[in-house]
Amino acid sequence: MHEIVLKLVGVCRTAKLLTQLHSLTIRTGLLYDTHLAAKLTELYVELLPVHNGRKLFDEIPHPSIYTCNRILQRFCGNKRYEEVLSLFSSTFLFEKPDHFTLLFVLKACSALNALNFGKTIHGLGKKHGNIDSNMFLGSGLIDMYSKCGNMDDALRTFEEYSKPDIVLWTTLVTGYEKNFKPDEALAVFSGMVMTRGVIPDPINLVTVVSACTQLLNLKAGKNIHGFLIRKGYENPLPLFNALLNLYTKTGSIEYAGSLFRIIEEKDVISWSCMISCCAHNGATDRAISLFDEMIYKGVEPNSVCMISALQACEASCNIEKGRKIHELAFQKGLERDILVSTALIDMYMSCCAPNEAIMVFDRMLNKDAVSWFALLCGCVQNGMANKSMQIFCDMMASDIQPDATMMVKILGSCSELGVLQLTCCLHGYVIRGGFISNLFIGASLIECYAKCGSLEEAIEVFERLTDKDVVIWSSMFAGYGIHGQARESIKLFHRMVTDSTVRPNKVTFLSILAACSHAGFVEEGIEFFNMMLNEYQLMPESKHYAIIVDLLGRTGELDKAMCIINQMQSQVGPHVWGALLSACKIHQNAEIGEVAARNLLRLDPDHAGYYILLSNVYAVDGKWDDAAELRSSIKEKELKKITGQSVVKL
DNA sequence: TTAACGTAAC
Repeated sequence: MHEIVLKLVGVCRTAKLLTQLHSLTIRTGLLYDTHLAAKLTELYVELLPVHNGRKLFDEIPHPSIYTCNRILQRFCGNKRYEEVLSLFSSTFLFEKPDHFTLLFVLKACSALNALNFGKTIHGLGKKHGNIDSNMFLGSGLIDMYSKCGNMDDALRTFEEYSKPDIVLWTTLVTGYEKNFKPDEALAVFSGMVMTRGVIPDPINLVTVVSACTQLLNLKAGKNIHGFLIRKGYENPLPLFNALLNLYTKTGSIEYAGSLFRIIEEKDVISWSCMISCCAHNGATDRAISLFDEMIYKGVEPNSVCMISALQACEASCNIEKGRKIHELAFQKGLERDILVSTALIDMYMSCCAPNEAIMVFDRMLNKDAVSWFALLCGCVQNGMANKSMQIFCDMMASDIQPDATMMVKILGSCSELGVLQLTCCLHGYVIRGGFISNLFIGASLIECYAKCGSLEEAIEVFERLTDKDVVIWSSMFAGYGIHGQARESIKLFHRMVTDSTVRPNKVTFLSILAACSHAGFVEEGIEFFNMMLNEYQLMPESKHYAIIVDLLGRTGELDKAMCIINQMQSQVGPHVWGALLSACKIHQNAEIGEVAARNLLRLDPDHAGYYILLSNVYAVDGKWDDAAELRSSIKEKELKKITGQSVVKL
């Protein structure tokens, strides 16, 4: 009977048969056989991951260490780490564990981040035997310390071994790499090769290449590439993939391409890396054709691969292909992956199809902060300020806490909407969320209040901020500028220069110049422009010139404005010519006006506003024929002037 | 019975 049951247990592969065998052993009293009970327990752990194999294990009268180890090993394999620790604690309280036992328990400690438990195991190992001679235990210990973020103890453990093997070295290098200490990882590796003369193997090099990738150290990676070619390792696919990843992250599309070509048996990771490399380095069409080629060759795409292909569609605004990949992801059941869905949202949003993005979002079963952020940013990007505000509220209602970046985005939408109450509300969130001293958010709040019409609130936010940086000061200058208070803006500028160590930058001067322009402070504006050039040695950009031209234009100094434009070292942008053209209209100078208009139309031939400005110049100068001709060419081109709008809710 | 490695979203 015993023999038969044991044989049946040996071939048992279903949970149903297992429970039948179990009751049989109970009825016949065979469960008291240690060997049989151990076999049954192992089967329980293997076949019924949710079943508590412990219960049966506890019924075994005298389990051997071997049986215990087998159970621990199976628990580890099923990621039931807490049960590993609990089984160990109850069984080995008085028993002496062997090296195998400790190894499985260490694995559980690593996974559970149980540093103190791990330290106890370390002590136990030392007490019970000579762990120094056991490399397996050594790598387990180093791995445990590394995964718990304790590299000091990892190194100390490593140093207890006088002749570490390649695995031990790799474990230490990996520890540094995984703890974001790539410099140390490379230092250990170099010590291993140069001082100790250990020859690296492909697995070791994978970690080293990962460290190079963290450092974006292309040169070291290329050396490893050369080394492995000289060595002629067999099938180092993971290493090839790691190198591909390095080339991808460093934007070395040429190296990636030539490596990719020589990989004989590419797996989905190799394809994903190459697709991602092309998608992020301007070769979007190639990325998409690589994806098609991969599908054609029968390689099963995973979510990572889908995401890379979707990014290629996003970068090239290829919505048609994006939709096809969406369909494929749906068929493969990959749309359920939160990362794929988020990539789909990004893709549709970048392709100006916010409604399709919203549909993807609505279908998502689980939404995390990133997916909400993608949706919110996309709506902002597509000019849907109202919708983005609604999304923000829905997100808060779903108990997702916004982070600082998200707050900056939503404040941007809010300032576009110009609704003061909303700004006050968001200000409340900023305070409750503990973001009040965040300078990025502070600058957004100042801008937001200023644009919503409440300069007082903007000033209050400004004054409360300690450690104001140049952005905060500049935001406040701009705030005054929006409200036409150039005098205050200038006063504040002098306060910044005298009371703080903050040095103005180009944006600072842009804000000040805009304030001067808005209030018609011609002399002061020109003074600041000169200060920027001479005192701070900042090279003005096209935007600064546009304001200066505008200011000179107001006083009718068109020749001087023209002269400044001719001396510009940076490229003359449309705003500069636009400012000149407006001035020409006011001062009825068709000659310079025409120069400005021709340049404008050269830069942006489809801008209806420029045609209208030019026709106005002709009209005030009495050149009615020219004006009429221009107006009809606008009609021919079917250009429409977009009417300017600005809203402030009171 | 036992140890080390690779890809993705903001």
